[in-house]
Amino acid sequence: MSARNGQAKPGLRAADRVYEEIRRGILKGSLKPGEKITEELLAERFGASRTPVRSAIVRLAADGFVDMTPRSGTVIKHRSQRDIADIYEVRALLESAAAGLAARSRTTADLDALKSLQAAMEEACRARDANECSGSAGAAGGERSDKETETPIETLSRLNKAFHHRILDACGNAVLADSAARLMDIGLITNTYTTLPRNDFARAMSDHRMLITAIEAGDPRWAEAVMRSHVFGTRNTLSKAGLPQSG
Amino acid sequence: MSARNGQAKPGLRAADRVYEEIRRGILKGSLKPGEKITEELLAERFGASRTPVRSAIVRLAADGFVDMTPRSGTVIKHRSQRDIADIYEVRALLESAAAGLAARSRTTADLDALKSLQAAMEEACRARDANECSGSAGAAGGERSDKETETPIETLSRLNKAFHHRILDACGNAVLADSAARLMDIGLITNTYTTLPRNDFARAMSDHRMLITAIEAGDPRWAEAVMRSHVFGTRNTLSKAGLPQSG
DNA sequence: ACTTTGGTAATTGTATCCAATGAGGGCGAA
DNA sequence: TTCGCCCTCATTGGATACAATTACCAAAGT
Repeated sequence: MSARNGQAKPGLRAADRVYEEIRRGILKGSLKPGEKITEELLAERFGASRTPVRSAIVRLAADGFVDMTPRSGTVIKHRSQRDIADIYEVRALLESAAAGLAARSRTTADLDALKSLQAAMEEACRARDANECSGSAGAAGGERSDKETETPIETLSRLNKAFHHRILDACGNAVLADSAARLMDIGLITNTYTTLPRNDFARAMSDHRMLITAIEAGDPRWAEAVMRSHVFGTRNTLSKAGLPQSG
Repeated sequence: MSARNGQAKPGLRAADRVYEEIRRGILKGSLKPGEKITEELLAERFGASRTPVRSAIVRLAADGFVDMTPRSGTVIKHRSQRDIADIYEVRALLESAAAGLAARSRTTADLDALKSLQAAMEEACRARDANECSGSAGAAGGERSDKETETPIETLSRLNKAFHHRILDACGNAVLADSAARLMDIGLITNTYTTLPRNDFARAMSDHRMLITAIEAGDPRWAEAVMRSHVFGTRNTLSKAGLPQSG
């Protein structure tokens, strides 16, 4: 364990790095709900000692990603179908309010950013549709080494997250933005979008375009309604697709 | 998520004890916003080593009570007037939704608990009014040793928190309840209620009674409206009273 | 065959030691 | 006198050693 990963980024704490790694593992699905994680194993895997690993786990527990039982151990938190439904209910509440506020106080910078993100997402959608027939590997070479090349789906997920975050930031209420952001991350744990049919993406893109229009028009009620519809639509899409957990 | 409602378990860990102590210190005001806390000092004060103190601080940072800057130190988080206003905005949103849901799915146990809490609060209000003329000490003996005897104001604050928590629990959406609970705790950092005039307490009591009536009647719209009015009214009361921080 | 009990092993929680880094003060030069 | 640089030091971050507790397994008795 004294083998310090020489390439640890300077200025960054090991605890932060470990936190991000575990978090991404949970979001990506490589750490599955119910799975038990032991500190020593993680420490060995990440080339650190147990101390930063413990710190990371405490933070993850506070963020609601894992369950820490006092002297028994830590497991990846299991979310029931009911929990997921509840999360989307609250997301609809918070994000629709944020969209309404954003429609009131939007700037041209906000709109430019949203349009740019939306354009990138539509491009990623097209790339995804193109790859749909030719298999799941990346377009160029299909290299799937550890040196993470992003799949179109991953790009889409990242841009979608950025899009929603941008609206939250534009709403002007940091507390509202933070509460909703927390739920977005938690809700995305089980969602890989991988198996969703093309229609669902098309609907989401349509929602996004209308959202931009409503915000640009400065119409809070409209923006609220579109966002609420969008969030519930997403919930329905994912529940149709069948979440990979028992519930 | 992680906002544990009260302490479910005795928690034999030193880290838990330290966490609760610091948390109470912040809520109580003995640790003031902007104040720097050092691990060694806290460790000495609580009779533990730095390790559990560090763990507690990490949790507090994740909960939004302190700001941890990488190699500089930890300070009690400072909340601006704007932050407080934002918090109440989101509380109004979430708690009114919870009240509406609670009106739909209330049980007799919920109603009994609410009525009981409300009765206790009215009693505490009377006790507070009685003490108002005779000084600030407790009614019996006026012992103010370290063995915390609760003042009527503290009783009121605790019962009020329990009242709101009971409605959140009754709403049936654990995610909604948790999101709102987190904001309740954070918002209470600066609020000691100590200086509020009798009228404001009377208004709050009136709100609570009407809330119970609306929930008992099973009228979601009414319950929502009352709760929204109650939260905004509280915000206004506290902003009138003048929060003790610069803003 | 099932249950209960005791022991062992594994894992968590805490303490202490060492390294690294940012902060503040002192000294020197303009 | 004031600005700037360097040095020391206080404090955080990480590693490791140690203690305590729990979970699992096996063996024996009913």
